[in-house]
Amino acid sequence: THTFNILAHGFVSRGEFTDALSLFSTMEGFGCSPDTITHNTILDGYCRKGMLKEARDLLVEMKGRGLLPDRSTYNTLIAGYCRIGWLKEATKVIELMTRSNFLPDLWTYNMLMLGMCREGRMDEACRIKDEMQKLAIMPDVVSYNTLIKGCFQWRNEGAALRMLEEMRSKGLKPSLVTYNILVKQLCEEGRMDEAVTNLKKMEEEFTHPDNVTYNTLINGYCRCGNFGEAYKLMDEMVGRGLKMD
RNA sequence: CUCUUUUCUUUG
Repeated sequence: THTFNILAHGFVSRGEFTDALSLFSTMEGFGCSPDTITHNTILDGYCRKGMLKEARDLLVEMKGRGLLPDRSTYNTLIAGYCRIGWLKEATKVIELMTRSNFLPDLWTYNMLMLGMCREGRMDEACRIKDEMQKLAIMPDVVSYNTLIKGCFQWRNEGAALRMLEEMRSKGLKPSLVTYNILVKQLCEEGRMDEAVTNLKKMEEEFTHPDNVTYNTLINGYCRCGNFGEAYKLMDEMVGRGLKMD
């Protein structure tokens, strides 16, 4: 079953969803019965294809087979609804989860905040952050990255920087992703010099730029027609052992 | 850091 779960995940993450589905019957043929993880994986596959109805059916089906949904089952569904912007439905699943004796966790809240940010409901997203703290679920780097990106996206640079400060004050170190968000924002504003300065700052904090960092910067230079600098960065990235993609 | 499932960053 472990083996097939790995296969199922492989299919789902590559978008080969029908292959994942057929695994269900194939497994039985080998005497391996699909477990909760198998179902969670397929469930995620449906969600990623936007087939939420089918996902719900699968949830019913797994219960019918005597398999108990776990946190991940519910979180997967919630992620699915957040992805397509159905926050109302996502909230309903949270209620369902709670009734099944699973309290929403860090992941649940992070996904909800992401959903809110995408819809431009930044005030509510921030309120969720405060709420979870009251419940002793501490926001992590992902939480803050989500909020910071949201603030930038909706043109609230001040709030974004305050979030960054708050994160630091809580002893959370900005991650590579955090820096990539900052770099992207500076590029969008055409502040290329500061973006490059950020590269140095990263190094000082022992966070090494990756492909995303460089691609972001290169895109920034290209957008303002500075192809010379763009080429320089390409050289720099291969010099660092990064492979251009 | 023996990574089977759910959340954050680029090109989109």
